[in-house]
Amino acid sequence: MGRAPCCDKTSVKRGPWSPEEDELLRSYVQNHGTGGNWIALPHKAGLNRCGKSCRLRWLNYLRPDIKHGGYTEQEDRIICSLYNSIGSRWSIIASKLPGRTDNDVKNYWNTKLKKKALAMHQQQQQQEHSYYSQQQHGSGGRGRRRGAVVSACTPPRAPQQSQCAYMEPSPASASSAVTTASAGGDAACSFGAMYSSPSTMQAPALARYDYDGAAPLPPPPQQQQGSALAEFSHAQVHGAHDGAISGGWAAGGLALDDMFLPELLGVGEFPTGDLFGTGGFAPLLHADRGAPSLQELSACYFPNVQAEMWTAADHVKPPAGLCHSLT
DNA sequence: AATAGGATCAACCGCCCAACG
DNA sequence: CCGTTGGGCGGTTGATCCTAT
Repeated sequence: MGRAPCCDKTSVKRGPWSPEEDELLRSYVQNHGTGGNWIALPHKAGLNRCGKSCRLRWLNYLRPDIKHGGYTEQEDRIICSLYNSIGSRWSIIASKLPGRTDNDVKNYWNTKLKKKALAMHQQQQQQEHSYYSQQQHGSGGRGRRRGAVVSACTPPRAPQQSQCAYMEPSPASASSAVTTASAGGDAACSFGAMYSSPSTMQAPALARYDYDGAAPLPPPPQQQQGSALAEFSHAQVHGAHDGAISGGWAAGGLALDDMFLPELLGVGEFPTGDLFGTGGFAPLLHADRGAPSLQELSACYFPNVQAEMWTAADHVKPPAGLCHSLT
């Protein structure tokens, strides 16, 4: 037996709201609040509408602080970065954008941003393909794929993983497991990476990891113009033995530029400003001691989830001063 | 001017989950 | 512990607008 519907759909009005209905709902909520009961609200407000419909109308349209359209570049970045990290959890994404609703963000992604991202992804793939095939021919073509681009979000290992979100959150983190950003996933990955930080907007590729341990290739010419940030070789990723921790960030390809995960996981925030500039990762990545491993970085930002991400033997403590300099 | 096809977005649907009795 | 209820969420639909032919 299914659930009883929240209201009798045959007797309530459906479809677009009239200005009169809007006014009734607006004035009632402003004067009385929702009373914590949307189901009873329409009757009290004199509306012949389903309670859920009233709630939706208020939240998505009538609320006083709602913004419609006119998305800024900054908002695009936030949406793409978060979609890249957590998938289509629009309510969470919208909560990071004041005045935006989940419905609005969802529509914006589905109708505009996804296409934009897809186009960028294809363009990026073309560039990568032409660059690396050139390199292979030039160097004798050892035939081993290497220098996978993190921002392309398709890891060379862990084929069983989803295309975009590779990380299982800790129980203390977001309410449910991070799910695949399937449709448009690659696009989101690409776009998320490309929009990862203000300093790299003109120069897409952020970091490359080299999983076969060979010396990484230099970045393509176009990328050299920008902040070529870090090249994580296999050796630097402790414990990333051929997908042994494929569910973890390193093998799975967590985008380092994800500036929102810490906050979502409730363990604080990344430093504000340019993550890859002087205030961000850059000094660490180029410090004398060598680049910190992903695991070391994670130990700073995700101390509580480390145990779940790596095997006990791999558990590392961050180098002295690293966490402090990050936070 | 008429029409078709695409784009946009408000609204609905159905499911999940927490609260409560 | 279990069933019921309402709130919240993401996916989908359909009406309307826009643009190209």
